[in-house]
Amino acid sequence: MLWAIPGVLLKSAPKFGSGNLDPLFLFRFAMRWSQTFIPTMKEVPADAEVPSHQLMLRSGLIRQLMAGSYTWLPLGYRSVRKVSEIVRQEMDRAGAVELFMPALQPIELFERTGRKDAFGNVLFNFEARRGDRRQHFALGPTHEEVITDLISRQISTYRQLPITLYQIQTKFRNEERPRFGVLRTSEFLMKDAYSFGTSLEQLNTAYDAMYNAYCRIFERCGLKYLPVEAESGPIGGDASHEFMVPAGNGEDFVVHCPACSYAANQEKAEVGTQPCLPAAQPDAPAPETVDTPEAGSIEAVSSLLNRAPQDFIKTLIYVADEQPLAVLLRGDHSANEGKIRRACGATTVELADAATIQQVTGAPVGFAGPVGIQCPILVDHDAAAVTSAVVGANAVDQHLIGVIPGTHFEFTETFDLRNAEESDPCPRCSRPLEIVHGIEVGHVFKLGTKYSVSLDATFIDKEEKSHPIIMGCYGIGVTRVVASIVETCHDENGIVWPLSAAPYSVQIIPLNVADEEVMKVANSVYESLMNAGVDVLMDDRDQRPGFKFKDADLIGIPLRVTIGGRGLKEGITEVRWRAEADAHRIPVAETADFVQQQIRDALA
RNA sequence: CGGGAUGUAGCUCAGCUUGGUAGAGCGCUACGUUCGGGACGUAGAGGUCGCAGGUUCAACUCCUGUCAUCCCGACCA
Repeated sequence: MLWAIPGVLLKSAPKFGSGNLDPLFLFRFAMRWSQTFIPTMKEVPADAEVPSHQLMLRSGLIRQLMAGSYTWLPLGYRSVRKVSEIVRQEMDRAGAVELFMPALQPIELFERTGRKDAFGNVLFNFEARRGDRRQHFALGPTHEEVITDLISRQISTYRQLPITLYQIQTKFRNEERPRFGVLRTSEFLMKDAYSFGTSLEQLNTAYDAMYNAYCRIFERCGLKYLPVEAESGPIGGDASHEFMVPAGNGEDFVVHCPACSYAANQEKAEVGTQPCLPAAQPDAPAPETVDTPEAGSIEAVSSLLNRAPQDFIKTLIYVADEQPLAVLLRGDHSANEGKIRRACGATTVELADAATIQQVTGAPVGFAGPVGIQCPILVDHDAAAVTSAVVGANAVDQHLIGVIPGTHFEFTETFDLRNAEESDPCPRCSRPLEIVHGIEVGHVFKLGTKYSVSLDATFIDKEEKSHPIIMGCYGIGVTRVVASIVETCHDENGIVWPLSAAPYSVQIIPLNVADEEVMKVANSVYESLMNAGVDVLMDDRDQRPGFKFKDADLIGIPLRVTIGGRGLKEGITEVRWRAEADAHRIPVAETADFVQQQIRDALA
């Protein structure tokens, strides 16, 4: 016999009453609606825009305290705990070990790794008085510093490695702009894991174990997800994947090839265009100068000259490690600063200010061009392929037309410098790429030695030589996973929870609480399921049937058991999956067993 | 941090242009009738109109400032 505990299967039924001393039974499985707190709303709150935010408010999962801070109400918190439990099980299965670290941290750790500055305003940090001193704290946005500090003190030899540790804990980030309800908040629940090893092989093994665990976690949560190649970003390192949930309201762009399943985020995604070095045409006529008064943008010049943006080469002036640099892109493309940074081998790249632009082009912003410019140029593959281009003339209110790359300005190499776009060729198979919106729910990276070096976390090998420990870090936004489920699993009537993450597995609806026979059957089914360890909610409110049906659809409990006088006359109850249109008509005496069998089949 | 919008009852909103006793629907309380897809009737409770100044005999309404929330953008290990 299997027993449904939130996300867990038990070998035997939990026992209740004074004899039950098992401290692991954290859940109270069963609940009567009249005794809990589920404030549903018929109307859509004015402040909520995206479906998950609207539905989570309406179904009584969350309430807002202020921008970016939400209370998890009883119903919502049950889902948070179910997802947490799935994460915990899969982390444990993958060999990771759970611990719990402080959210309150000394700022010095962030100073040592340089992340006080890297995070900037995103890091909550403040001083507090302790006796006659003032101490400076941070609220943990993540825990690389704390765990690496711990490991640096406790691990000294290769014999203690490898190890992967994780925790599930509240993280704090001062979001400049919290939005979309619980999808982007300044305080959120995250699972963060850190692997420590002596070699790249150990790192790769730990990384693969986490990657596979993530796939299992998101599958078990009933999410459609896409692992995508990602930049490792300011955290450093050389390899990472993001786990994205495709959703129209997702803030991230995923570049995806349906033909070969290449997937990457937009920062990372390569464009499959080939390098292009057009031969010089010595006989070609010189470019012609045209007046473009006050037209400094591609759109303005394009409509003025009646030429498509694809015929333009735009010249963006950057400052790369303090040196000016011109980047040439086709007019309809957008720059990718990460690619530019790698192409020129600089550590920092940012758009130049107006003074620098004036200096290298001799013109104000909006009229830069490659012909005669006073700085090095980097040319994108597609910019080089424009055969007769419109470019800025490096003179105010003037552009050049008929400019031929390789003839009117010279270069010896072309690069991939731009963001991939819909229909661009796939870098692997050259078929057209698609762009989908996604919600980032997980991220795995190979960190390397950034933190172990700056926090002095080393081990000695067999030859007693000291090396920095090689690290990986792996995050899952637990509360964001719950929001992503709601965002992607709903219909016009409300949430349609997957069984694994639903606040309750079963909802019993006695249609008339004043009817003794109805209540007798409802209580009997309720108690049978409760004793079987099924988490069941019974809507025992004295409300009309329509009212209860609407609320049931809204909160979206997967299995609904309807018990009414009409059915009882025929000796049946109705058992219906939220996701399905038709109800099973089940004899009263078999109802509890049938429900358990349905759950077992669904979990199998 | 730039741009835009909104703050009036628990929720969704009207009223403001043109200053003069604070409104509706839903929700809530009581009673009655209802009872298989958000019922109906009757009687109620509930608001310093975000806050602070100013103009005025008089401000929800006009002016100034401020705070909060939402949206777009920038930012986002």
